[in-house]
Amino acid sequence: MKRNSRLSLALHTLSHMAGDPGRVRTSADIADHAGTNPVVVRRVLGRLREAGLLTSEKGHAGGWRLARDPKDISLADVYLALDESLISTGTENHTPTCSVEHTLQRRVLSVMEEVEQNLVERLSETTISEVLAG
Amino acid sequence: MKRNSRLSLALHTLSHMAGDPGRVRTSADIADHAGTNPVVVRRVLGRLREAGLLTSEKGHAGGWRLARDPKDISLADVYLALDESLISTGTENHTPTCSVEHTLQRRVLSVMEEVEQNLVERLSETTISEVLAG
DNA sequence: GACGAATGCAACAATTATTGTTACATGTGA
DNA sequence: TCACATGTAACAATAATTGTTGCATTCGTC
Repeated sequence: MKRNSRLSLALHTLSHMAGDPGRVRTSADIADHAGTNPVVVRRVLGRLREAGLLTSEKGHAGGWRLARDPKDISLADVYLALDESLISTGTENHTPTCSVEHTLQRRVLSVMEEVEQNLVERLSETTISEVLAG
Repeated sequence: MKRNSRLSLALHTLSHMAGDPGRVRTSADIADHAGTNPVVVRRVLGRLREAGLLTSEKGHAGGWRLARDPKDISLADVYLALDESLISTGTENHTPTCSVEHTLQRRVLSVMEEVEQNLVERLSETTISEVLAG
């Protein structure tokens, strides 16, 4: 797998689950479908559980299940659960010497934050069940 | 410097240039301000030149200059010039075995492309001179 | 209660992407 | 011709992500 596959993995898994809610899936099953490793799956889905999108159960008949109706899970929920920050401009450690540079940094950052916020708003307009439905 | 600093470097440089258009700056000067390397600067600004945002001149009094009025340079211009694709979901090579997975991949991809397009539209609403003005 | 099967988690290895660096060719004006 | 700039390729260094192993824990079942 490549980079930034967390979001991809999360979306695919959630969409897949939305097709048959209530069914329990193990990390191993999901990993097989996604072509990756069970531990990686647990890593990513763990975030979604913390955000209340999934539940997991240990033990014999354990595994992962949707915590909500897929109609109530937006792409923004997933995005935020993963702490993604696609617009990040690198938060460089270079402390500027001249003050022009300093205010400039703040302005660029502020614009990017605004754009990111806009992105989240856009993501909140689409739900998992809509992705599934096409 | 950290990751995804290309966009940051480009925006800072363009904004800085917009404060005094017409002035020629060398890669070394820009690199000093940005806390990076002249070659890195040429790498990034080269993209902006290809996109028609900057011009560069070799030789004795050479260097970099804005190719347009900063009022006519949008953030989308910069973003697209750098071939950024922040929304990329990793374009995994995992060819799905089941057809459900296959159509799902296409749908997720399609949604993400739509979101990316939306992002670009949003970026096109802000210009470099607006960033400079705050 | 022991056992099998699942998650949870930590630590480490491997891979990949980005950035930094060096070296040199090329162009340009004085 | 020389100093100074970009252009570019090749390589090194760094950082981030992903993959892997190992083990503790929890839960159902025999």
